[in-house]
Amino acid sequence: MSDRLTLADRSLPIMLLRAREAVMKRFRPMLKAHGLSEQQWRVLRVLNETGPSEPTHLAEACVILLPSLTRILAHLEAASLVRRQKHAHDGRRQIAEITDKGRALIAGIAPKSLSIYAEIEDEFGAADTKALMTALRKLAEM
Amino acid sequence: MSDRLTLADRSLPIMLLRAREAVMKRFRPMLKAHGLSEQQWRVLRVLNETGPSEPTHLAEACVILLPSLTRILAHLEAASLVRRQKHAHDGRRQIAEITDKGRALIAGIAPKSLSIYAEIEDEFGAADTKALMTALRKLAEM
DNA sequence: GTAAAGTAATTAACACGTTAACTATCGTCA
DNA sequence: TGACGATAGTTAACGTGTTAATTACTTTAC
Repeated sequence: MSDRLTLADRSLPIMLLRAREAVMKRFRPMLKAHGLSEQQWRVLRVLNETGPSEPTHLAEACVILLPSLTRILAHLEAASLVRRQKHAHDGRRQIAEITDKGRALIAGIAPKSLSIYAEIEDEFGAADTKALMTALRKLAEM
Repeated sequence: MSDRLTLADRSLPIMLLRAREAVMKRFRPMLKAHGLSEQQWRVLRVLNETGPSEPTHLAEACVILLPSLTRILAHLEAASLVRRQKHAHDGRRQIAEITDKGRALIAGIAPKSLSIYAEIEDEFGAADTKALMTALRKLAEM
């Protein structure tokens, strides 16, 4: 029975990837219109929501490896969307913070972003979406 | 209530990413031991299972964009794991095929791969895994 | 039968993913 | 206090993701 399915249909990692693609496909046009990569968008949203953060924390929150985040923050800083300063009491650390320009950008995108997300939740079903999120959280914490 | 969760915990794309990371974390050591990237592994498995395929079909099956696949196939061919030949009746197309060496590599990895997958399915629960896969298929087809 | 539109694959350019090595700073403990 | 190990972040090297442009070939329509 499971033999009637292709490899992709039986593989959890591939299905997670495929599902993610289906979701992101809807957000990409919006991001492209604002010149943001998917990762830059994640970083800005987290900074906007949780306030000034250290890169290590940010990397964990955004599911981005630290070497990638180093480059992403450099790009965001060059675009004046993010500002970085050294930690007061620990010279190894730094603190990244969203700028007003960054905040304005996120604020401009937010309505469209929310409506796309609502559309997905509506099509997929509110209860099913909630159940899926719960399952994903459980899987992620294994 | 949803306000008590971080952005990552509310975002479907991020949770899909995080869940995928949790799963792949278990496969990575095995892949690294055999010198394969995650993507190369996907391509080899699909070729091994479905037989000779055209890149366009392969790209769809592996959830890899065609430009990436072009490079991946070049690497696999250089490692003698894959062989390519031109399509008989259409000069634009080509057909990629796994070699005996490629088959042997996949065969050597398969037992470990299956046991890792079984371990995940066992921890997560067989019924929950099945339900999750069904939800992911539905989401991917939206 | 040829020009135009379409299709399969590649190339190019830049951003990110991944691992390892490296730098700078901090904490600890003898 | 000063060598040692740990930690935060960066750099390096290479592979992949993503979009656009390009090449080679086929099909369609006139």
